[in-house]
Amino acid sequence: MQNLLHNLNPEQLAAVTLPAQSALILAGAGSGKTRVLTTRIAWLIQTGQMSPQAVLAVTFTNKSAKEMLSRLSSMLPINTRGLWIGTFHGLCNRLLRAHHKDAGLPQTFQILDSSDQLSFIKRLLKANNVDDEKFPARSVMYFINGAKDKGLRAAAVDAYDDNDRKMVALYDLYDAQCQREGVVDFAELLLRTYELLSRNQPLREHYQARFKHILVDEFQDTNDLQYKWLKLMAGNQAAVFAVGDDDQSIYAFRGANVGNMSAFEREFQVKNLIKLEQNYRSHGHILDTANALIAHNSKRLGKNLHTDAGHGEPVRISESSSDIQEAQWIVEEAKNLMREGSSGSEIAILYRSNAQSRVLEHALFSAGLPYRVYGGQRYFERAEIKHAIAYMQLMDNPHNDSAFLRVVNFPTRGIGARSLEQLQDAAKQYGISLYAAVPYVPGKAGNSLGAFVKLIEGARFETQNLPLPEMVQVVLDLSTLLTHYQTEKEGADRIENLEQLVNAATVFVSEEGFGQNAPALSGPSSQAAGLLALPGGIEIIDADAALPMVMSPLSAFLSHASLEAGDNQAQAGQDALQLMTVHAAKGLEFDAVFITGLEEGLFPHENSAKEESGVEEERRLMYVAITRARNRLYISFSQTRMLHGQIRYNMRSRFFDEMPEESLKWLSPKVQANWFGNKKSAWDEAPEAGVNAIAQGFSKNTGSGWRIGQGVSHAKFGEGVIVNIEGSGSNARAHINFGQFGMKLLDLSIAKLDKIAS
DNA sequence: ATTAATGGTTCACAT
DNA sequence: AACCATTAAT
Repeated sequence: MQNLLHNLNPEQLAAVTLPAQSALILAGAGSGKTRVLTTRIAWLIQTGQMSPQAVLAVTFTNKSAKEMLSRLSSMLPINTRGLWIGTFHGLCNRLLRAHHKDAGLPQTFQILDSSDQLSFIKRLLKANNVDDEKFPARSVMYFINGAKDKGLRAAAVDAYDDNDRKMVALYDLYDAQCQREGVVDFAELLLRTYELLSRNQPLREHYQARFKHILVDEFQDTNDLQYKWLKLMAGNQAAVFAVGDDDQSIYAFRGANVGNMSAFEREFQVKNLIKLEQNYRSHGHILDTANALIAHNSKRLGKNLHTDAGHGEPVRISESSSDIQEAQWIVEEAKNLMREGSSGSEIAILYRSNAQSRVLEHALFSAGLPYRVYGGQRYFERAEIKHAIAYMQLMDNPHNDSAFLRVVNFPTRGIGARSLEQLQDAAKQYGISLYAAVPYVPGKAGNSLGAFVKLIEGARFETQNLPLPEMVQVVLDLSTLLTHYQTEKEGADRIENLEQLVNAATVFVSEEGFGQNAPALSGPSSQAAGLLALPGGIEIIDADAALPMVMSPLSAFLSHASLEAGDNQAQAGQDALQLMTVHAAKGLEFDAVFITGLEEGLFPHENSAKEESGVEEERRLMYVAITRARNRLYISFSQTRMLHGQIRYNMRSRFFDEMPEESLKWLSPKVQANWFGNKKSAWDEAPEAGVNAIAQGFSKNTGSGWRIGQGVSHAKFGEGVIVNIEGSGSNARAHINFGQFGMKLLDLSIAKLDKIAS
């Protein structure tokens, strides 16, 4: 006990030992937030104030849920498997499996990840002859998810014009189709659980009585639905312990609402608001930089981080002439760090968008530096894995039409567009799934389709008593996926990935506790699942925390594949540089951090520039990036960058003007505003900005010194870069990127432009 | 029915 | 530059 609270600072101690009332903890970056959360749970249990069953702890990522569990198990001698600690989505999945009947779902319902959802919608639009010019699948998806994130069904959405009304109608169609196929998307997991508990009083009261303490991590990232979900779970009794940092709210794009923090304070009558402002992570210059930057945001709850650590190293800034050169510079600096004794896994390379990783990976690979990419294309998103999963999905739930279409003719078995058309007509006519419609297709097409159905049925029969890993192996063989990729030229990697799937299944079985005597799910074992007798003779089978209680190993594994896309399978444990987006880096820390691509249009991203709130979110994102670093921070930008196969010319990010000069060290000469003259700029000295660049238009100039890539200054629009020139001589007009002012087309003989460097 | 070729689109972030 | 979807050729 003394040990538990040992080494906490006064604010942390106060937070951990608060009475059982709702509380809001404003925890700055690096202030020991996870420590406070886990110690709070351990303290409540150890002092006997609550039993382990009474805790519900919610996080956003599987990573942080795992982190909490492992820290807890080192603090307490209890089996953490029984604890309700997980992501919103993971917990909802469990609840829905256990109460699938009440929720109106098949026990084997399957979860659509975002790419599944998109193709599902494309199929839906096609089947209903919707003009996909007017209603692109992406915007339909955005509309549906946006509504669900607010907790709204189609009937509850306000539509003000024809376009909206059509969207609402599509939303309704979409939900109906999901229901027919037995599939749910991410947002549906939450919405369905919310509806289940609001409708079902005994169930609601059961869980409300059970969870005396609800703890929420990253509270600033909750959306409206998640907030309502928490209110429902809490009822009138639970103490909600919310930990968050408004300065790190970076998920508005998927519905997060920072306003939930003040709403929580008001609606839960929070008397205990504690600020954790002591930073234990970063050196002074790094923290000063972060503080100065975030001070440019207007809407803040107010909080300033301080540290006892010294100033440390200044923040190093580097300018490059191309993205390739930027990557080269990072390789060199990383090598230096490692030569000085840094471990590669303590060095992170961060970027705004996944597309940037390619160039970095290329440079690292050529230099022979081991690296690991997080996010991007993940293991379970690879085509061959999706195929294998689709076979298993069909075995578990044959009405999943997406899975059916994915593999009905892969590997090819003579089922073409024509046969499928017949099948789809039959399915529509009888209102049934494609799988169920197969018997209604006559002739040759019907025969090949029938053979496919037999294949699935056979696989299900042969694997019904096998442990999961062996089941996967059999599916790989029977589906002929392995033999198919053996005959393909570049199939070696794919075969390796497929064989990894058997491994993944083995690991999953041992981690999630699906031992050889896992319940066979011929009906949940009432003893294992904790049968509860409630007054009035109602029995509730509690969705106890461990997965084996509520679903079969196969269903669980398929959920896992959707919910936990699987970090890139790169060998964990290897000492590799860490590559990821800034979003993916939230919650992590490293000795050294590189933040790349600090350019107008990229960071802040151009799509965010339209509204001030967008730029403020980008600034918070940069704040998150900076505060990941303990000792060393590098920030880089480049004059040119390849995008969509074309060279783009960008100006350096406005964020440089918002960071304190005294904490920065410019490695390449800083280009002054309106600087021009005889001294050559880095640009002039760097013709290697590519042979490509020259080929693609550098030769295009007007003969008067204007050329693509030339930096210019304009009285009204400020600084910009010429990105294209049309015409010549006195007719020459230039497309100029003025960053904040956007793209302008100016007549070179009329507009008053000055040349500047970069 | 399957493959090769073409052309339009996209890369912002993610449970 | 890479990806997908549709079209043309086998």
